[in-house]
Amino acid sequence: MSRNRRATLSDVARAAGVSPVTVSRVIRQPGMVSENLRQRVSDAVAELQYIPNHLASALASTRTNIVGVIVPSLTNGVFDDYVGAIEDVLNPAGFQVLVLNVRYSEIEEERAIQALMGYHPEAMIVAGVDQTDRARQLLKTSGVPVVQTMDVTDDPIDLNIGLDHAEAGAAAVRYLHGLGHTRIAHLTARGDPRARRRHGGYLRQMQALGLSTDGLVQSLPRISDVAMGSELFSNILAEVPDVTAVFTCNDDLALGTLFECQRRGLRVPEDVAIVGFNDLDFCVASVPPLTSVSTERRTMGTWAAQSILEIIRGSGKRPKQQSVDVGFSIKVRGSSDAGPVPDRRQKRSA
Amino acid sequence: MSRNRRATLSDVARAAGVSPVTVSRVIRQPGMVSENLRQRVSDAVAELQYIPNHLASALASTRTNIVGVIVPSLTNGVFDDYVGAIEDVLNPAGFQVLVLNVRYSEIEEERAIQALMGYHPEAMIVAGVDQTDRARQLLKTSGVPVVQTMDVTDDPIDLNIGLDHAEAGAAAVRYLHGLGHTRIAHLTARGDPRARRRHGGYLRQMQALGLSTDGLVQSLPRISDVAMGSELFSNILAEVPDVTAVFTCNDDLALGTLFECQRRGLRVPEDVAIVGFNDLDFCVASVPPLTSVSTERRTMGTWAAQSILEIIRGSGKRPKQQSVDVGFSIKVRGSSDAGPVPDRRQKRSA
DNA sequence: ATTGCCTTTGAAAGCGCTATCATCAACTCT
DNA sequence: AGAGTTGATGATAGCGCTTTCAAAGGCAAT
Repeated sequence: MSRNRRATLSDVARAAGVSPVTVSRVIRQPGMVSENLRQRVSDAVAELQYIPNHLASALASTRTNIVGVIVPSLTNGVFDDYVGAIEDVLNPAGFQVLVLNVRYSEIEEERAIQALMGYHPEAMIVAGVDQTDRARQLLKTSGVPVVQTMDVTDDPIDLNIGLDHAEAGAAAVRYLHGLGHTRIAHLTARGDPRARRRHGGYLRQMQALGLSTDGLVQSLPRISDVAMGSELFSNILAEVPDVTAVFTCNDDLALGTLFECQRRGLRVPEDVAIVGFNDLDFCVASVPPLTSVSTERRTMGTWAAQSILEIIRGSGKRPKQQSVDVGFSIKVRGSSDAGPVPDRRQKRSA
Repeated sequence: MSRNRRATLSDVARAAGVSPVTVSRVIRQPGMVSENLRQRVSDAVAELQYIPNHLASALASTRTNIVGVIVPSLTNGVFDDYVGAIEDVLNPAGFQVLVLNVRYSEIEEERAIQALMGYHPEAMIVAGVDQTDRARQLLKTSGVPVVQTMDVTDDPIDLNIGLDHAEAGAAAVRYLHGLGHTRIAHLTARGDPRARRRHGGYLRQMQALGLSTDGLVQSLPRISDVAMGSELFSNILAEVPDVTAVFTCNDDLALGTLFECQRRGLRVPEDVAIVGFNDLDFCVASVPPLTSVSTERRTMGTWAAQSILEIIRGSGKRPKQQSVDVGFSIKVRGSSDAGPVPDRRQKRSA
């Protein structure tokens, strides 16, 4: 736990008997240094346990190799693939991805963007298209490439890849309606703007189909979890006992609904059909497996990262496409579609 | 998307007609500047949209206000509360928490530590006690406070708070044995070291009780998910059809086991008792709710962050306690203990 | 030999900020 | 009234690195 100051470039240079520039070159562009010196410097680096001071290096070179990523949440499985995809592209290219979680708060998002700007990232990736005016302003004036993901907009800050959540919500309703359902409930939690848009799509589509939504929408102003799904669905049942289908704003609520059905002896999908959103891993595993609207999270992350690389590498050239709608797909499973009846009550195998 | 370079301290100073130092003071210690100038400078800051260059500021002051946090995963709900707790303490104190996810890889962890060191964090918080030698070395020579969390060790790098996972595994076994179970299975995934330790505790305790573990342990070398729980439990059933209890290394596998039981018509807990690990939110919501070993994740995060603050603020003084074992508790629920039989088959409420 | 052109190394300047010390005015106290 | 004190501002140096640009040596071509 030595509190002696850490070795600097100059320390290494002194130890190796060369000038500081040479040490810098050994680290950044080893090809420029003769075999002989390169070895001597490397030894000194190892011996002194030298780690370049990124702050100084970035300040001097005006290249930080940082890409800032803002996510609204880390809780809900949704942003793992996404962030993972971004890192898989950017890390090998020599960039450090700095992820800040803003917990679904616009104020925190603004703060986070400002904080990140202080580190002079070479690009920014933000989730959603609903930044505050000030946040938009910060991003725009930053002068670096900005990618908005997860949602689509007519007025992107810069680049944009996502999907139309209103359309996805509407599609879920159409799907259930196509199955013959008319009393279709919607459960939603303290929504991020995208969940609200899905809700809007649900409402619009229900109306377009001439279906009533009275008593069929339940929400609570906190971050969702599985138990909330049970609670919200219970509320629905209290108001509309003969509800036959539920579309939830995410898979946690869908799973909670499924559990509530199990608890009450309601058969899924025969008595109640369930459609979730996000298609998290547990959807395939539950009994019955959950139908869910699947989104291209990895695709969005990868595209965002690659576009950024192109721009930075291509010295400012913009990619041909500024905006991409990656769409969505409904993964139909047993929670909405009984299908060719499998023998569900199979007994202990052995 | 102006590519003009961003405003600097000097730009602001020029605009406000003061010296650069004064601008710096308005930002860092406004009390030192007269009302009059303070206002003029603030206006200039706003007009030029000045954001301090953190790199330059940190370099000059040798205070980065950064605390580095290494987590092995963001996927599994486990690290949210933990990171959240750390941020809740450190952000208000003016620190930026930099979280790096190393995806359960020792090599990535080493890289991440090295990368973070380049930013000269004022403290480091790492999950687990199983860093590579080089990683330990890096952390030790960094000269900053280091907290190892989530696990306990006799040989901490610096500070340490966690729990004894072997003991937790053993306790789960003792609990199930106390319920009368003797054929107790264990499911585990590509383990982080803590999962392996829980496994070790399971084995040791089974042996101590004189119970066989033949065919009762199943694992797969990938990151776990709910479906894997179903798969592993199926494997157990194939080998030991009359298994009566399952202890899993995490809640995902527990939930997968529960689903597999539902699929096969096995009653939980009458036919199969299930005990998970971590006590994630869905444990209370499932049918039946899942018994799980609960860990003090928020406590660990809070303690780590507060200890760091004490050390930094207290100019190097170490807290009285260097090592803390926060223990664990078994949250007993319906998946292991039928309890006073509730009417599970309640019909549709209305 | 002389010119020219690489290749390898180093000297100097400066990235944007803060720490330190100096300056100067305004004020208190004896 | 003179010395000492306080408070507000600025000049200067330097954090650790990279980016020029210059220097020095080696070599081939004239």
